[in-house]
Amino acid sequence: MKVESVRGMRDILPEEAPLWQKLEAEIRAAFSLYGYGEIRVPLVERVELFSRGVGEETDIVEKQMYVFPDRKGLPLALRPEATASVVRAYVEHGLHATGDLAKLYYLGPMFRYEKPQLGRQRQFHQYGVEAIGSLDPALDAEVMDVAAYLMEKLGLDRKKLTLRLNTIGCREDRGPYREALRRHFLPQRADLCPDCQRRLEENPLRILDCKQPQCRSAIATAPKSLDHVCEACREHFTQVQEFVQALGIRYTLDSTLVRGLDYYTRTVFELCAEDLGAQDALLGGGRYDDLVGLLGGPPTPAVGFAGGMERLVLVLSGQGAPPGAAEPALDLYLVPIGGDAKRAGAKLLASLRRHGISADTDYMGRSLRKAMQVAGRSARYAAILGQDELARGEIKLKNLASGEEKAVGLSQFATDPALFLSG
RNA sequence: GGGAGCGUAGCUCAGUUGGCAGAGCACCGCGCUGUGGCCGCGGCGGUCGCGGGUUCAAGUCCCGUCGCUCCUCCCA
Repeated sequence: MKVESVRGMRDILPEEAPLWQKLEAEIRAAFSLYGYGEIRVPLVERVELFSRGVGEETDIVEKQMYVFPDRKGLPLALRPEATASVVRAYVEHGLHATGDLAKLYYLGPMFRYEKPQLGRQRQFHQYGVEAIGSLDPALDAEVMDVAAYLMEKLGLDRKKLTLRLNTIGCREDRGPYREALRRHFLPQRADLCPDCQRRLEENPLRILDCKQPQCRSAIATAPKSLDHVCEACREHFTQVQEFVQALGIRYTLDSTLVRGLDYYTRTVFELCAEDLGAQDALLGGGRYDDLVGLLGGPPTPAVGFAGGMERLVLVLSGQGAPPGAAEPALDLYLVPIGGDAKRAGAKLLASLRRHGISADTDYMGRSLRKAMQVAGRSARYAAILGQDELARGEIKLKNLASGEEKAVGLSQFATDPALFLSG
C-alpha cells in the first residue's frame, strides 16, 4: 500500500533545500545583527495558551487550529503561531526578572488547518522577533526596520513592497471604539455581507478589513481608530511615525488595518508584496502590551512581528538563477576498478573526508564509463584507481574541467590531498 | 467557507467520433572491453490518482472520492 503525505504537508526535497538554508541563514544573520537571540519553543502547547492568548473569537483559534487530546486526555494544540509560546516561555522562566528588554527571535514550522494553495500550507514556516519589556516607540520602529532590512538583504524590490501602518489603541480605547463602530454600521447592517453581520456582534473591528465589495462603502465612512484612541496612544503613534520616518522606511497609513489576532494593541503593521496574487502578505506584527499579563506575568509591554517563509521562498525562487544548476557539489569522485581497488578506495575516501575533501564513489555497480559520467557532472576531479595504479602505489587524478590527467602517489595523496587538488 | 480547472512513466506532457498506452528528458546497456561532456542504436519503466457506473469495449462518457492549482475569503 502506498502511503502518501497528509494534505497540506509537503516535503522540501534536496533540490529546494539550499534555498531554504540560505533564507534561514539570512534571517538569523539579520536578527543577530539587531541584537536578537534565538529562542526555541515547543511545537505542541496546551490549547488554552492559544484560546486565551490569541483570542477565542479569532479565525485561527475558532477554525484553523490542530487540536487533539493526548493519551491522558489533556487538550493539546499544534502551535498556529509562535508569539503566545514565546510569551509563555518568557513568563515561565522568569525572563522579566532580569529587568531588561528581552529581544528574542524564532524560526520554524506552524500549523493551521486551512485550504492549501500555493504559498499557503497546513504546515508552514514562520520567522519572527519579539521584543518584550519596553513601551518605547523607537522599539516599534526598530522592529519594522529589522523586517525592512531583512527584505533588503533578500534582494526584494523595495518598490514592490508596501508597509501599512495603523494604531488600534490600548485596551481601554477598545470598548468605546467598538461602540462607535457598532453605531456606524448598525443602520447599514442589511447591506453588509453575512460574515460582517456576524462580526458586528462579535468583533466589529474585523469588519474594517473585509474585502467584500458590498461592505466597502460602509467601511469607507467608518470612524477611524486614530480618532478614538486616548491621548497617550495617539502620542505613542505620532512618535512611532517620527522614528519610522527617521529610519527612511516608506509606509502608508491605513485606518482599516486591524490584524486578525486579539492580542494586538496600539501599533499594528503589515508588509505586502506585489506579484504574489491573493497571498500577498509577507509579514505582519505590532504591539501586544497586555499579553504577558494575560498569560500570568507582570504587566509588560511588547512588540514583534512574524513572517511566512513559504512566500519568501516563492519570491526568491522567482528571481535570479535557479540553484543547483551550476557548481559541482563534490571535490572528488572516486572510480575504482575491481575488488582490490574498491577496498583501497574505501580507505582513501575515509582519509580524504577527514582532510576536508568532499568525496564520493559509485555504489550502484556502474561501468567505468558510467561512473566517469557521474563524476563529470558531480565533481571537480575524478580519481581512477585500478590494478595498474594499485600495483605502482599510485592513483590517477583527472581534472574534469580541463581533462588534464596525472598520476600521483597514493599514500601521499591520502595524507595530504590538498596538495594535488588545486582551486 | 464559496466558485472553477487539472490528475497518463521518476520529471515535462501528447493521446482524434470510446477501439492494442505514447514522446522528450532522466535511468541502464552497446557502438567505444580501463576514461566524462557530443552523437547514434537498443532497453528498463504504467493499478492512466482512487472507487463505482454506462458500454461488446473507458485514459476518453457519467457519479463519487482524494490530491494539486487558480479565483474569492482569510491570513504568513
